[in-house]
Order: sequence, then structure tokens, then C-alpha cells
Amino acid sequence: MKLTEAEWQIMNALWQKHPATAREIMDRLGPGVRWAYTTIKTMLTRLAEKKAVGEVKRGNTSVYQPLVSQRKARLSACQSLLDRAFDGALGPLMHFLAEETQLTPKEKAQLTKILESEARNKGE
Amino acid sequence: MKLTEAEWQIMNALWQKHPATAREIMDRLGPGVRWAYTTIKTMLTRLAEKKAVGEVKRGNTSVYQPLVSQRKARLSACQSLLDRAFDGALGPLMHFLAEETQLTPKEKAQLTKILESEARNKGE
DNA sequence: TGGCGCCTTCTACGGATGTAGTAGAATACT
DNA sequence: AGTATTCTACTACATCCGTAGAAGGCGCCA
Repeated sequence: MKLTEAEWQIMNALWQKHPATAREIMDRLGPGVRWAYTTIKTMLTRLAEKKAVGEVKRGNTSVYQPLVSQRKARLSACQSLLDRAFDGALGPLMHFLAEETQLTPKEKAQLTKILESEARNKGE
Repeated sequence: MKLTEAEWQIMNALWQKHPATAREIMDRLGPGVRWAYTTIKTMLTRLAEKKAVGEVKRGNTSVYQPLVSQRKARLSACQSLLDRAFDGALGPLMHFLAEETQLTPKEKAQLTKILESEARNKGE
């Protein structure tokens, strides 16, 4: 499930709380996003065609809800980044991120913990 | 510097070894990528317009070379993923990757080391 | 009952992308 | 020199993406 830039905006708003109407989604979009109402409807229609959201009528009004979980969408986005930019190799990506960015100490601690617990789960 | 899917293919081939001609790039593209020679030229021309690659004529033939480093392109790709899918927060992305994927023990060890040494560099 | 406001569907349109054909110039083979 | 190959520049074109207007329908209230 590949989402475009604009579609992520919509989905992010929808994941926040759902089901939701187009108007609710509109209100949730950040101040940087000033789309006409019909723009949002167009997006939602396209997302519905793609089966990324479900659309149900309540009276005259459509109510939407995600059919793709945020987790799945994120996975697929990460996968895509991995494939194009890191030759599909996760290690180098993590490496890159860890090296190139500044994690807060807290984040580092968390990560370390995850790495440890993962190892334990898998019995390594 | 935003690269499209297809442009990444070209750039990856070019970063591998440069400068390079269109034909060399063509030969380097993986077996999954079967583009006409002119397609590659088109890409290269567009990349040159975007200043992502430089083009110099040697005789009749253009020789290309990256103007954007792989590192910069990767950074920008990561940033973009971060913004759309993780609300710009690096911590959660790392978290997600660490949780959702299976790193090899070796990768984990490496990562742990990076995290530690980073901490030390910054004197934390 | 006529307008106001909100909803919907349909249609549009410019720019980006993926993909490549054509024609003519340059080079190379024989 | 004549032909085959290879390159380049230009053009094409379908599809996708971002963005939205237009037109028509429904409920509500003065």
C-alpha cells in the first residue's frame, strides 16, 4: 500500500481518531495544510478506491475509516526507503540514522533496551 | 534534493562508479530494470536539469557524475520519510525499525556500539 | 417557500513521472 | 568511401498527483 505525500496527511489525520467525516479530517490537518474541502474529498475518494480507507454513508454524509493500519503503512514506507536508498539492507539504514542524527540520550537508552530485549525474545 | 523512484536507480548506478556514460549506467542497472537506452538518457537529462548530476561532453558522448552525494540524498530521503510517516520524530522511527524488523545479532551489536560511542562523543 | 449552509459527485487542469520512438550527427568497421 | 553502429536532442504520450471549481441535493429556519 503506497501512499503519496498528500495521502499521508489525510491518513495521519484519520488514524488520529476514526471513523471521521471529511470535515473532521479537514479540521485536524495541521495549519500548514490549507486544502479546499473538495480536495480532501478527492483524496478520500482516491484512498477509498485504493482500499486504504473504508467509506460508509451515514445519512447524507460519508464517514471514513482506515482499512490500512498505520503500522502497515509505516512498514511499507520503510521498506520502500530501504529498497531505493539502502539497497534493501536494514543494517546500513540503522547505522546511517544512528550516525547521522542526534538522538536524545533517552532515545538512545530506549533503543538500547529494545535491542537487548529483542535479542532475548529470539533467544540469541 | 528529492529523487523519484526511477531517479534513484540511476543515481545508485552512478554513485557506484563515476564519472560514467549513459551506456555504462545502463549496464549497471540491476536485472529487474530493463529500460531503453533513451529512457536512461531522458532520466539523466532531467537529473542534470535538477543539478543532481553534472554532464560533460567527451567527444560526442556525455559523461555524467553525481553532484549530490549519496549521503545527502539518503539524508533527505530519511527526512522525508520521517516527516510524512513519523511526524518528524526520529526516536519513534528507530523504535519502529528496531521492533518491527529482524536485525541480525551482528547488526544489533554494531548498533549498540554506535549508540554508545555517540554518547561518548557528545560527552553524555 | 425560499434561501443558507453543508454535503455529494463529476470534471478539469497543469505539472511531474515513467517510458520510449524518431531523426539526424558522429564515429567506427571493412 | 560506404555502411553499420552509437550517440544526442527533441518530441510524445499515458498516468499519476495536487488542487480545486461547478452543479446539484438535503435539511433547517425565518
